[in-house]
Parts: sequence; structure tokens; C-alpha cells
Amino acid sequence: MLCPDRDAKSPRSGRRSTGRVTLQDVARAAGVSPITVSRALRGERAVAPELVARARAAAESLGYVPDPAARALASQRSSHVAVLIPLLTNTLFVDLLEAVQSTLRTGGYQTLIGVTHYDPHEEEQLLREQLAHRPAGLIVTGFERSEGARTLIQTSGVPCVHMMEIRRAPGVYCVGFSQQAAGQALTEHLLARGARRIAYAAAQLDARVMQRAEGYRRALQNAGCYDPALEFLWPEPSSLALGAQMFAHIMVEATPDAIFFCNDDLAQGALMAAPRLGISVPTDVAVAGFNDLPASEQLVPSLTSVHTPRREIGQTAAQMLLQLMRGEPIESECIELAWKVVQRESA
Amino acid sequence: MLCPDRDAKSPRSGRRSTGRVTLQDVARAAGVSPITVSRALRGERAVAPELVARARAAAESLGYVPDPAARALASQRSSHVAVLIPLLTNTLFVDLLEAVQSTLRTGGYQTLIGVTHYDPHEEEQLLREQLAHRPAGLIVTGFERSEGARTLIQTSGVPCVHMMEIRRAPGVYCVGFSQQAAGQALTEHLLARGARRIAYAAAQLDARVMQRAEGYRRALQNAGCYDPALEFLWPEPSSLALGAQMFAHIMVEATPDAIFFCNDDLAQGALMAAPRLGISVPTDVAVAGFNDLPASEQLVPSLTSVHTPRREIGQTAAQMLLQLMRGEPIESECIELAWKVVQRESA
DNA sequence: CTGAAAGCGCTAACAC
DNA sequence: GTGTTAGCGCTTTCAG
Repeated sequence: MLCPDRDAKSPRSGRRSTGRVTLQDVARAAGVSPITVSRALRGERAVAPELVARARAAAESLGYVPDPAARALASQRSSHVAVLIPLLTNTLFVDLLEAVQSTLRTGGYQTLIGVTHYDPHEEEQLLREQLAHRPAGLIVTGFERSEGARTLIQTSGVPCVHMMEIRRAPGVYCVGFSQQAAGQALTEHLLARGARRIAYAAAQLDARVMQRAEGYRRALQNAGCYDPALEFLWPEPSSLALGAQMFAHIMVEATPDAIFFCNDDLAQGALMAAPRLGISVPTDVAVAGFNDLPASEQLVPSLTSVHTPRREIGQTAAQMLLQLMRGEPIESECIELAWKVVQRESA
Repeated sequence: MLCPDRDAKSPRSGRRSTGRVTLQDVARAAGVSPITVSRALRGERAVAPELVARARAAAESLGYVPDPAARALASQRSSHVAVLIPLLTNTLFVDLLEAVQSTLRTGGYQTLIGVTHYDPHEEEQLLREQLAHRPAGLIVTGFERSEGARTLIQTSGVPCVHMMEIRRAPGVYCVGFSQQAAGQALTEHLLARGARRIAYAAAQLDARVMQRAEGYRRALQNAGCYDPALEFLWPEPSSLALGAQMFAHIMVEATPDAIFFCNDDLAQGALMAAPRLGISVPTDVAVAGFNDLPASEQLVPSLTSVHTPRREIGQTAAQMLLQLMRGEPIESECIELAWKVVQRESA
């Protein structure tokens, strides 16, 4: 079964034979040329249905598996997609990654992860490494990056899709939503519920956080109750513990009647810490995380959050990239997904 | 600067030139043969220091980046490492992944993720796909897998390191700790604190959960207070919500004086739900998650947990794999890392 | 619609 | 220590 006459033609036989079942072996078994098998298996160009069947059968019976390295070398394109995300410690990005990964897998692509830690320098370095591997595609988070990184992406010629933010520009592919609009909507929702002193609690301060802050500001300015003293922008990394800390600080310093936490971590930490802090959250304090806060609505009288379609963003971005990589036409370069404000009252 | 006489020797010139800077270009610039540059850059075999310097300089000035596909094809080994984990929704595995990924990166390897969803069939399928890419190494979680998967790993010849569990056997590489011993120690700790009716709350029921349960059982049997009615083994996937549900159920059905949750998720969910459930956790109820529960000790009088060195496991496993891939000698095939029981009293 | 030839860029094997 | 030669397994190009 194993390539009986593999060395028939090479005089200094089998010098580097790897024991792998090759296209050549399949071709011999199917009684056609290697290139025909290649085309048949890839479904590229037109091949007589009968030959396709024979090729497939032969490949199947020999257990043929194409060698990705050889394929990449010959075609100048690999089956890898590099995905760059800021952190793995934030469930938002993990959810995105998971959705991206599983969608790409169905398309036959492997996912290479890169964690930037919100560091432009590290992102650029990572991009350089990843692009050296000639990935078939690239998925990055947001638009905030170094000039060098931008150039690397552009000149690489590798199709790239941006997640989480949207920007309408020619040749820019993105899937996300308007962070600012979402922030504004959430704030308006709190206003509509009667809150007036709404604090904004943010950490990390990446681009998206600041866009949400801008939405918050506009909503309050429109309502005539913007107060800079209610903005708490802390640069350190977001975490549950920091959320608890900020919550304690804000409740004491600012006596707000609602708090808009810029993300889940902070909100969740605040909610969990509340009992210990002895701060009995008054009925009119709403805590608003930016996404879904699992199982924590019990801790406060009311909880407002914006449900953002994380998994859908990851999936849609991956699908768009698949189309790009396959050279298929794209309907829209920029897909804006819907989020919604969700209000939950404690039971 | 760009390969001036690239087509000098090929009659039907430039048929498929890719514009990439190749080893050939560097060799020309350095005035040596390609293979010498290759060896110099890889630090393989002995090359005259002077030539090494010239090669490096030329590579640097031309901006040469080795082509991984060509390298993989020629050498039959890629620079990819496949990492298989059960879930991305559990922080344990995310932490492991993060540690593995960053350690591998320092060694020049790329991480390919595979999520098995605790499904042996899916794992086998994934393994098949991943191994087709001839990864340089493989990292998997635990030892519980299908016979087919085991065979795939063995016959692939790809070095493989197991995380999280330990098993001393020739040719088996692993980094982890004894789940059973940890479970037993935690239970004994609770016993020492005076608890007698200790419930075991578990979900998912993978191998590691059951090993911890076995430790729990032994500790209670030794103490003469094992009661099967206190074991709650629910097969559904673990989550915060499930933790809340189990907590309510257990407190009503079993009136325990301590609960050993088999993992963080369940414990955290229980802690968060407690206030709403109206179950004022009595002073003598200890809730023990299996790992670190961030910022939640405030919710119960006392919290016992086992701190397992997740990041250290990931890092150590990756380091071991790096040694294996480089053909370096390994001191120990099986590394057992230390965990510790941590007791925190509410302030 | 099918095939022959020619590499993709690199490294293993062997000589010198 | 260095170079020569011959591929790794696939796909592109160009002819039929």
C-alpha cells in the first residue's frame, strides 16, 4: 500500500523520502496526472466529474492529507489567519476569539492568536512576526495602532478585517458598532429613568472606552446635566478589584444616583463588593455595565446594560474574511451590528 | 536593492518571482553560499565567526525574513505548536493558554488553538486537522481522550506535553498536580475547621472533577463522616448560573455546614446569588472553590480555596515542550507543581 | 478540459 | 568549515 515504486525514477533513491502519502501517489492510484488530482480535490477549474470521483476515491483510500507547507510555498498563501486581540483576561475578547476561531475552522483555516496587551509596540512586533508567516488573512481589534503597524498591514497585501469599531473608508473592512452611539444611548436610558448625577467609571482607557465616554458626555450635555467631576477615568488595567475600589471611591466622593461602568469587569467588581463595603446601594442607583453581567442583577435594585453582540461580531468578521480570502465579492465593507439596552429590575 | 539580476540565470525569466528577499539574495550580498547563510542564521553547525557576522549584516540590511513555509517543507517541521484545551469560557484554560502562548512565543513558536468542548470526538477530529499541519509540538489538557486520539498523537511522532494532571509513565510528558490529593487536602482542611456535613458540588464531571471528588470522599471516609447524600454531581456544563442553582438546591436539600465546589465558576455563582436567595450564609458555612475567587470573599464568612498554579503550569509545560522540540535533554518527564490551601476570613 | 515543465525558498545529505 | 546538489510536495504557467 505504501508507494511501492516510489524510488523507481530517482537513481540515488529515497534520499529524503518522508513516508507521506503525496499527490503523486494519489495520481498514480487514480491513473491521472498529479495536477488533475490537485484541481479535482480543490474544486478549482473544471475537471471531468468522473475524474473528480476517481481522484477523491483514491485520496480517500490512501488517506491522503495535503501538506500545508508545500501548498503554502507553491501558492504563496497559507491556511492560517492571525487574530490580534488586546487581552485574554477579558471575556469580551475571549468570546470574540472563540467565535472567530470556530467560524474560520469551518472554512478550513487555522487561527493564530496574538495578544497585544494594549501595547502598540507589542502589536507592531507581533504583526511583523505573524506577517512573516504569510497568513491568508488578518483580524485585528479596533483601529487604534501605531503608524508602523498600519503600514505593515497595508503593504502586506493580506486581507484584514477590523472588529469592534466601525469606520467607513474605501478598502477598510470592519464589523462592529458605534461605541459612541451605544454609550450615548445607555446614558440617555439612565436619564429617562430619572437619574441626573450619572457617574462614568472607566479604566484601561483604550480608544473604545473613550468613545463610549464621548457618548456619555454628549447625552449629559444635551440634557444639561454634564458634570466633569462625575467622570472617573483611571488609566490602570480593568479588573474586578479595581471596580470594587472605584465603586467605593465614587460613592463617597460623588454621591451619584447612577453609575455607568465602562465595561463588565468594573461593574461586576463593584456589584460584588457592595455588600462588604457597607454601601447599601439605594433604590435609585443604577449600575450600568457595558455588556451582559451574568447573574449579578440580584445585587442591585436595577441594572442597565448594553448587550453587544460579541459572538456575532466575531462570527461576522470571520465570515467577511473568508469571503475576502476566497476572492468572493463583498456586499458591504463595513457591517454595523445592533446592540440593545437592557433593563433588569431586581426580583 | 531589489535582486537586480534575479532573472539572470533563468531563461524564461521571472516566471513566478514573488518579490520576496530570499536566502539567495542574502548570500549574494554576503558573498557566500546560501547554505552558509542558512547555517549562520540558524546557529546550526560551526560557521566561521566572520562569515556569521557578514551573513547577519547582509540579512539585516536587506530585511530578510525566512519563509516558514519553505523551511517547513524542507525540514519537515513547522514552527507551530497546537494547543488543545476543553473550553475558552473557563478562566482556568484561558490562563493556561495565555501562559503557554507567551512562553512559546519567546521560543519563536506560534500557537494554534483548538477547543475541544470536552468532546472526545471533536478532539480527535481537531487533532487530525492539526497534525496534518505537522506542528513542531503539541500541548493537550489531561489524559482523558479517545483511543483514536491517543494513537494519532503517538504515531505522529510529534512531541506532546500534557497539562493539569500527572501520570508517571515512560515517554509521557506532563506538568500538573494530583487533583485527588488537592481535593483531599481541601476537604481535610474543612474538617479541621470543624465542618462535618461537607457537600461536594460538581458539574461538567470531567476526569479532573471526578479525581477531586475521589479525594473528597477519601478525606470524609477517613474521618468517618462520608455521606453520599451530600455529593451533588451534575453533568451539565459549569457556569455561574448553575452555581447559583446548585447552591440553592443544596442549602435546602442537605443543610451542609460547608460546601466544596469543584471549580471557580460554581463557587462564584453561588456566592453572588446568596444575597438574593435570602439564604443568609451562616457563619459556619465555608464555601470552597477550587481555585482563586477574585474579590468575592466578602460575600461569605469564610472562604477556603485551593490556589493552583495555573500560569506556572502553562509556562512550565511550554518550556518542557521547547526543550523537547529542540532535542534538548529533559530532567524530569513529569513535573508536579505545588498548590496550596488558602483560608480567608471575611473582614 | 488535461498535462508537462518549472519552480516556490529552504535545508538534508554528501563531498571536499 | 564550506559548498554542491537534489529535492521537500504542491501549484502556477503555458501548451495542447
